[in-house]
Amino acid sequence: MPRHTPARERLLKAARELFYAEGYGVSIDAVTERAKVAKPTVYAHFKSKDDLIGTMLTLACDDWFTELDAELERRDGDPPAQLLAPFDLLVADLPDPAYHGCILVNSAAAFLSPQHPANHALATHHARMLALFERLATEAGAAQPAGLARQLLLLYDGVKTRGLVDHTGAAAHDARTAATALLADATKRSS
Amino acid sequence: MPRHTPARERLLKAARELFYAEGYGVSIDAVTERAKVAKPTVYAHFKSKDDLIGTMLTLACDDWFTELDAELERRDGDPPAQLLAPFDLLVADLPDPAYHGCILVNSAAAFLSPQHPANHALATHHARMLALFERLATEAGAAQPAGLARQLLLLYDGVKTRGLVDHTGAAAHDARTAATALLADATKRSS
DNA sequence: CTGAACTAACTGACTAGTAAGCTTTTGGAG
DNA sequence: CTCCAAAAGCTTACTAGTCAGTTAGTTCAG
Repeated sequence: MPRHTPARERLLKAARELFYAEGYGVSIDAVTERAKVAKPTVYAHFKSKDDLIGTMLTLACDDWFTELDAELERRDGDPPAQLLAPFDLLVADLPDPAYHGCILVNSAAAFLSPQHPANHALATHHARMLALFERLATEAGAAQPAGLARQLLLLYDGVKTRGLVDHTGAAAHDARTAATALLADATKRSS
Repeated sequence: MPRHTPARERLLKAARELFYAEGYGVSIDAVTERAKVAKPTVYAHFKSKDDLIGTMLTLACDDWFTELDAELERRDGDPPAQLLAPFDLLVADLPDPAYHGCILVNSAAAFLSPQHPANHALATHHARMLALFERLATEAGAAQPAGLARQLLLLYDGVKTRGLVDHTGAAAHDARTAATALLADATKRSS
């Protein structure tokens, strides 16, 4: 099973675009057509459709953290601003009319079986976001960084759900406001 | 198209149970088998599978508000406690191992086309929850009830997403804690 | 007798995944 | 620079199953 080839990259890109835009009912044939790849090539690179989806989701998660890390770098030395970085990225994403929620959340909602790779991908994403929020909350001086992190994760997920039906981008602003208030509350009680 | 018959009720109940437990890939044949209803009867009552799903989602939303209204009644005269009622209901629901998120959110994530009834159902649910939160926030003395309502809605949606992968029920407690903090913050600035 | 539901079979389209054989690309050895 | 073999990908066709939705004729109760 080849690991890094142009066809594989094109498949993952097409899968991500199609599944994100039209949902997980999209057929493998549609993906191969978009990727300009022959169908047997799919099964030379991936064990199954679910395997392709799982791999694609892992990459999508990695891409998000690459983007987020770059933003954190820009706010180096300012932990409170860093805590808001994920919400600022969402503020930028949501107004796009092509925004259809989070590809990771949508996949977990579409594949309810706990064994499906989509559930593992979302659980991993949550764990990584929680760890990041907790580290930044500690650096920002929160009294209970773990608790604040879990609250921020709720806002983070909530934005993506409301982004499914509310295309004004207002949800991301609301989350930013709420995150600011929760952080202020957590640091106030800390001093 | 008959409107209220036993077969119709059984179909809606079976559809709700199956689509919630196994996702929207479940076939009409599986639904008819569970409902003990013949397949042509489905199309005597509903225009299509999507129509059945849309009708079922509307009923699910109504059922939630029936349950919620009863809880609000029990807390009559205590607006701050009433604001927390939705979160308390979620606290009770999430630890169930059969909890697989919110049937409305899951449907909207599975059917991304804006024309699909699932999107309309979720938008309606959000509008109703927002209106309720705003009324209770006003009665609880929040400075900006509309803003607080939108923040609480984010927590409400966030819980359901985290409930997809985290089966401990902790998410609902976190949301309750965050909602309490946001409410305190909003009423403090009001006085 | 009317309407609701039933049985059973069917259409037509779509689906994931596989098989067999041919063509292109690529990278190292002479 | 050239040649060659292996890897990667292609085309075409196929299996075997599933699915939404329909048709026609039957049963049964009020």
